[in-house]
Amino acid sequence: VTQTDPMTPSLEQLVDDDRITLWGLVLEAQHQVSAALRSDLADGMPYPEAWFEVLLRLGRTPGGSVPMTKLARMVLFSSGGFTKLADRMEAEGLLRRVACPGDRRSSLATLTPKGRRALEKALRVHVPSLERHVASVLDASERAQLEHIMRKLRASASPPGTYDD
Amino acid sequence: VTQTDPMTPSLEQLVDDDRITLWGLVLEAQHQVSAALRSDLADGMPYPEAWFEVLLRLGRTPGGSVPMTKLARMVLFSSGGFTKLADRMEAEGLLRRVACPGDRRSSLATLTPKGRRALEKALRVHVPSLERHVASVLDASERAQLEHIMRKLRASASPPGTYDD
DNA sequence: TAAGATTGAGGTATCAATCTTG
DNA sequence: CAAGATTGATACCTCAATCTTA
Repeated sequence: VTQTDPMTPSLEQLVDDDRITLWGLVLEAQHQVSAALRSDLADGMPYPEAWFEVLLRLGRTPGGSVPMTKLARMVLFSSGGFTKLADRMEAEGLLRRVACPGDRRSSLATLTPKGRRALEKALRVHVPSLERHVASVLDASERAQLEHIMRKLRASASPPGTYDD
Repeated sequence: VTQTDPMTPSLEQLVDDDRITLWGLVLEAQHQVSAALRSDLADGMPYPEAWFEVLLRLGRTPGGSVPMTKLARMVLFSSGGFTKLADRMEAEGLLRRVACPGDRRSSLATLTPKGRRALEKALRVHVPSLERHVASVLDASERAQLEHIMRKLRASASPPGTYDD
């Protein structure tokens, strides 16, 4: 007999787990596609990728205004990190902080006309890029499967009420 | 008539594109699941998440040795960034640089016994964590779909020969 | 007391330039 | 000259502490 407990998996058994392979695949695919999208986007926007995410979130909000902390969560940033990101974007004239009418603690990040134009220009590059690197790679059925799977994973890992859509 | 060319989509039309929604969902799901996995893993490993990825890649390689630059690509790092990451992990005794027999330019990152033990301990936490946050959230069919979709996306966005498995 | 927002400190990834070897 | 690896400069994100207002 060996020293190994037959019920305790060895390192070799642990590392070859299908669940590790699956999640690694998700990380690699996301990273490679993001790199391709970022490379394309550089042609339509002279700003970092994170700035585009902020512009996009503001553009998808009816009034073009979102409270700082809420916007930070939407673009997957810490509160403190987003303050500095907003500083840089405000210095560039892409957004403005506007006092929140109902709550004097809060300020609303608001898209400026220049920010709107930058977003529009970026989207005219980014949407075809998404088509090329994501949508056209999958058929309609696979796209529907992907959306369904990602909704389940996101819902399972997020506190309730984190996402609206 | 308006000034808008009917063939040119407006900003409002561009931002509501299904492809943007779909990719945003992928990013959010990946981020939320990663946060949950990282939180769990902290109980089994006193090191940053990136260190675990390195240990895992080495553990999945038969000899436990991989050339620095190749390993950098495997864990989605730049070459320069990985040099410093390896410095920190080597200082902690988790890996060793070993001269490459056939090529004196190259050095092989090699798992030490301490690194092996750290990986094993981390995996005993991480595999159940993956089961909880990924595998058990999906049924067998969805897991197969996810693997298939991610392989297609990864292959489409990567230069040929980037991945073996 | 809690929530929104900001600041400074600390850590670390990327990039470009450089050195060495094939 | 190309490839593997390293270094210094730069950028910027996270975290904890702090300030203001609800």
